[in-house]
Amino acid sequence: MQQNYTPNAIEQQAQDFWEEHQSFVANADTQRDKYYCLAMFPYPSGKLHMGHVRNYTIADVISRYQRMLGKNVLQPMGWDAFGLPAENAAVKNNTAPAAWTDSNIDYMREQLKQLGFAYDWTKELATCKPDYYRWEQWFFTRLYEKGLVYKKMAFVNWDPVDQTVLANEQVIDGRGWRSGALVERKEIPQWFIKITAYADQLLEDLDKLDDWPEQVKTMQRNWIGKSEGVEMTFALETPVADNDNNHIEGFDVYTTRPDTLMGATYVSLAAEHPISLSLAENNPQLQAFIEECKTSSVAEADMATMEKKGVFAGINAIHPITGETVPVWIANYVLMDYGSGAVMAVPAHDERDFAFANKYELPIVQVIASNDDNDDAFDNREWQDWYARKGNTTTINSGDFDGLDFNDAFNGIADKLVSLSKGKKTINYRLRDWGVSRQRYWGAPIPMFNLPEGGEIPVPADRLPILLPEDVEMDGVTSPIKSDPEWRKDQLDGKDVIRETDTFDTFMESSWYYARFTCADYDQGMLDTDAANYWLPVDQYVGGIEHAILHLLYARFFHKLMRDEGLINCDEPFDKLLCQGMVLKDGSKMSKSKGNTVDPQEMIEQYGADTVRLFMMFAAPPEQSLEWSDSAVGGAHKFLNRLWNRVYSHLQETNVPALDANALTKGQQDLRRKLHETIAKISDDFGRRLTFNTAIAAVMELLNDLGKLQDRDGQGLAVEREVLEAITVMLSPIAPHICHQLWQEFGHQQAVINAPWPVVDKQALVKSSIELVVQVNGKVRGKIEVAADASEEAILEQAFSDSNVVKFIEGKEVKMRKVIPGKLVTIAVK
RNA sequence: GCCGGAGUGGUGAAAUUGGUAGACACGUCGGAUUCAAAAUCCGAUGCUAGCGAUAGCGUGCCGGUUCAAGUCCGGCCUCCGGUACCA
Repeated sequence: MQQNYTPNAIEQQAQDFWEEHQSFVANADTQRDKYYCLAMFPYPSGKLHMGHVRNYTIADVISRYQRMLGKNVLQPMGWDAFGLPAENAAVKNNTAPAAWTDSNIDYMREQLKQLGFAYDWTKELATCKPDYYRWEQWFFTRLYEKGLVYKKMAFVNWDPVDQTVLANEQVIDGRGWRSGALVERKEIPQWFIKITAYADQLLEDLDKLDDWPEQVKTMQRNWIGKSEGVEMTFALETPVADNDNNHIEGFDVYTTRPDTLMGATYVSLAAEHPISLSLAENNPQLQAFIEECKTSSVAEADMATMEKKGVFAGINAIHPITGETVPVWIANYVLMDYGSGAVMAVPAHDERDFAFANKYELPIVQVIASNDDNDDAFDNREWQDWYARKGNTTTINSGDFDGLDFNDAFNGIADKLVSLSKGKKTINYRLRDWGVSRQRYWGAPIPMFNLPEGGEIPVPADRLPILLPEDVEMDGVTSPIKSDPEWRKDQLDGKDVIRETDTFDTFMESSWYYARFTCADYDQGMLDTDAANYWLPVDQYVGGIEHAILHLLYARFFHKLMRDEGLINCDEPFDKLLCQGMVLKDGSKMSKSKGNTVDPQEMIEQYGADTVRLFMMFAAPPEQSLEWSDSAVGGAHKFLNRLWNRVYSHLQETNVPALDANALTKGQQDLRRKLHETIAKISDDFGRRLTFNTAIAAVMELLNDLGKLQDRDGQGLAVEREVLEAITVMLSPIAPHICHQLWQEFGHQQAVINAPWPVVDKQALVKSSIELVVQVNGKVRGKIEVAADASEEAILEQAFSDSNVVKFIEGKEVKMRKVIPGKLVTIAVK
């Protein structure tokens, strides 16, 4: 064995070994338990960043651990290759997105290989390749045929100077990022997939996901936002005529709080509501306001925080129960996309309505009161602090509905509306259908033909894929397939048709890649059902918490769509989910757009991959965000050096006897107990807790204890060998290269990746005495050493005779004494 | 705005089911080794008082439950993520 630890040479040798032996190629084998471990695949932005290293190391540790438990492990890797940054980079570097993306993939693939991840590279895929996106196009046409796809008008951010659609990210303080022009909302036709048809399934199946973080399930539940309420109609006092000269008699509103209906003192309509548009035709002031409402980005955060404004529409509506008139307002915070584009306003019990009512001097009527006389929220505070609440309240000022609690008021008013034929109970979702149209180039073309006589049909299966041309020039504004007048021209059955020039949202590709990995080369269909059903669901999915809602919800949705297409037979794609925290630098997410990334390459070169992996796992538990610091990496390297040196000096000993557990000194027994406690802890940390930082700390403690071993002769060396070999195996998922080498140095024929996981020797764990803490009034006042099988009386007697404990109980009345077995003795005095 | 998190020494963190707050590291200080340095090894290290034993204080802030609270409950503050076209 060489005396010095030389990471670069060792890592190359280990990687060559795995490559040569195809160690991580996984084949379906129904005789073996499978384990599919997946990390969210990267966007090929150029280089790996620390977030990638963290993500992929976590998944690799889990994969390698499960392999050592004997599972048939699949861990694939691929590229989420379509997306906006490639277009920007192509313009900047005067290249094409395809060429830029391919070269990034080549570079990043090498980086991943340098980090020694146990990937099955035979299953690599890139979503920008036709053999991937052709199946996505096919699947979309299938969804169309099933009625799950439709086209409708929807808003986008429009840059009026560049005459282009902008992503939310490209809108900065309400202005286009290049032109600086005020962004407008513009309505254009777009394709949608009916995720709302699966809202209930997506909600209910969350309950099956026992191994998902509670916070992610909560976020998804809230996002889906199922609510029970009432839909009702407000009639207009005077009907208005729409563009086609049809009379509009009224409008619908939805509320989850019908119990407050008697406090509705005005109603608000969206600027784009047909009534608003109709009234604006003869009202220049209204027209101007509607125009003003268009100058805002479509991002929800912008809409929700902008100043709430409105104008009186000049007409009244009729309250559906009282028959009284209420003024109709046009307000910028009511959105036509959501619900019916109209809301009732109850200013006494809604903060936003209250602010609006105050601003425009609209009436405020309190209709619920607290039953609790001491409840200052209702009785002592100002109006604006009166929030609607559902418990322990009584309706007031509500005519026939006075004196009711929430449920009775809800039902009473709902029933009344039904009897008047003016409303009904309804279930509503916050979730909206998934708009998949993008007016960009670098994405999968939407496989639809527009017909000259109007309407459209899906591209027939035998005409797929619709290829995206890769050799293009980007002007930075318009998609090359939109600016090329020829690309869109096509024929179907001898008739001219026009191809759709929009491309898919890139969330489409990332919604099913995990399934395609099971059969990446399959060319007879979207999925090879046998392979997919063997490997799915993914046993462990690992990725950033920033994907908690969108990506994970779309992937769950796609999974159910594929199930209903007969491609797979399980209900959910990801059995266990680990959401890693973000790697932050200077307090915010490391990202290319913020320019605060740290390139791991330099560290790999300086210290080797094992050090980088060890440091990332040691720095913080996986689910916590991690503030990057350049220091402390050296500490991880120092530890690997120490381990190497310890093994080296051990292997200089020529006479290491076989272990005889019955012939150990006290010190040797103590070390051996520590070893087996450590095996138990690390197995739990790797298998259940997924806390790699504490597993590493336990290995460090063990190595520290080994260094303190006094009786190093004879059986001492046997224990030392047992400890060092166990450390080598247990550390191998985290630092696989050095452990691969050390395992060979111990003289094993098999590689460490094929070594079995160490087993706890229960005999080694037995202790003769234990230390207990003695608390007086909750404060630690002493420590006592007692026999492991000591009786409660004996323990108490010893506790009461501890000299420091005596100082705190002398002359005082003992109110309580208690032994918490194995932990402490607690005494309360007065 | 709304939804979901986080906040513990100089720093990263640990405390798994309400039971010894600060394991394991980084850094700093002291020592050994060395001609010297690097590397390595050993020791100390929450704050305050004390030679020490020990005591008081201490987990973002205010309050509560409990023999016992970083952990549970109520109310705040700050920061982070998401907010449907960044991925």
